[in-house]
Amino acid sequence: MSSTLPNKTLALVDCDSFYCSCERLFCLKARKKPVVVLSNNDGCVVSRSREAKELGIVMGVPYFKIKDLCQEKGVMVFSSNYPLYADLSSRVMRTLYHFAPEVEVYSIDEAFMDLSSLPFASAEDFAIEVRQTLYKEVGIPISMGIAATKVLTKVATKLAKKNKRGVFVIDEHTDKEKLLTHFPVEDLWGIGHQSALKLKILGIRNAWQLLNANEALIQKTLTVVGKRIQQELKGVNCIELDLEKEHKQQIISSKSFERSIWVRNDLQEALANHALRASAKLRQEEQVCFGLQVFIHTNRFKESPQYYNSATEYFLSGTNSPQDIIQKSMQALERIYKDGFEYKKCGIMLFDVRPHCQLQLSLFDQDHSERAKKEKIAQTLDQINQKFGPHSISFFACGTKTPWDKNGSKKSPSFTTNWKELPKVY
DNA sequence: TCTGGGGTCCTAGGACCC
DNA sequence: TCTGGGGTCCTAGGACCC
Repeated sequence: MSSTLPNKTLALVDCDSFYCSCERLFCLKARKKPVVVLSNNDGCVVSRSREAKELGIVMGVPYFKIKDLCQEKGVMVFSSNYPLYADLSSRVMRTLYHFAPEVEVYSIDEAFMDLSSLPFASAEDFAIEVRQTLYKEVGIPISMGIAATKVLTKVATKLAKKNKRGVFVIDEHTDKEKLLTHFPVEDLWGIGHQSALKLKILGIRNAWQLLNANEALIQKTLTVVGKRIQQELKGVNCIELDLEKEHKQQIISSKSFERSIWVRNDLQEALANHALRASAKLRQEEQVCFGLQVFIHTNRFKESPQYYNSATEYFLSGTNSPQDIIQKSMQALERIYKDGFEYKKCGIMLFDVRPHCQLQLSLFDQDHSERAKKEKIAQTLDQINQKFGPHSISFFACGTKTPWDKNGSKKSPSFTTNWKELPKVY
């Protein structure tokens, strides 16, 4: 935490309805219609075009609840196509680096930029240029907020989404009192449902009231997290730009099942697939892990008996071997599995993740030839799957049928990342 | 019938040590 | 038998984000 650098100028670039915008890029028909994109299992709405928002479709609503509305209003519905979004995201981010050297890629559709040292005359003109360039070169519309701190750029970006230019600047000429008095405290970045409730008890309902509240009281109520938000509202930088994202600290693979699982063997196979997938992510990042956690649970939306449990296993030395990770995950599952429940979801989390080069062998480590053999197997597995497509080769534990698995049925082709699915031009 | 998945950061409290 | 206080490290769980 630091407040040593006053007068910073930061920007937040936020892609508008990102997943929907990606779909529209390759589907002309979708440009003229309301669009929604669904979550992994076609479960919930995770992205909505402006027209879809206007129809009253809210973020996170289960698809089955709005299916009729979509048909009635001609809403185009897509399953999520993550490779497409990831590719377009990296194009957006690459373009941003042309405008400023200091860019923090915050999420798939957002980036912070440090504009402090840039020689532009008008922040607003700069933002408009970035916006036009992105639209021309990548085809993705964005909104941009410019202010002194991250929290204020988040506020500015929300306001930018509401005006026509898609740009909003908060600077020394801004009437902050007027602006923040109309900004509900629960809309602030970092203030979720629980924190908003606590603040309401204190009579704090808008951002201006939070800015002016007693600092000690805010820290006591919302810990240092709340204190930082308060300082940032005042224009004091407390949340630094993270320019070089450290390596990942954990890797998760989990998914709900299409149909409930009653049988132990099905759960084992589903989990083994997650273990395999997580280990592949680990190798892709050139990392190893020292532990894993397995979790299973029933459907919380049903009235049937509920069960949730998790179990942790550790490795004596770091590993990214699919065999090691599958084996330990099966051991963990054995410790928590109970018969007679209707399971809906399982998953695995790899933790204590470190770069492969930092690998230190344990005194009790399996001998080197064993380790080398496992590395060879993993390498071969990755090569084959890269060449012939995912799941070309797997482990016996992962099974061959995957009746519990569900794939989006409304998925668009991987236009930009798979040669076989390039868009056709007539 | 159908309700996402993948992350980070912070804190309280227990274990352990001196 | 009486029975301290301070420090560190680790972990589970909460809260939040996109």
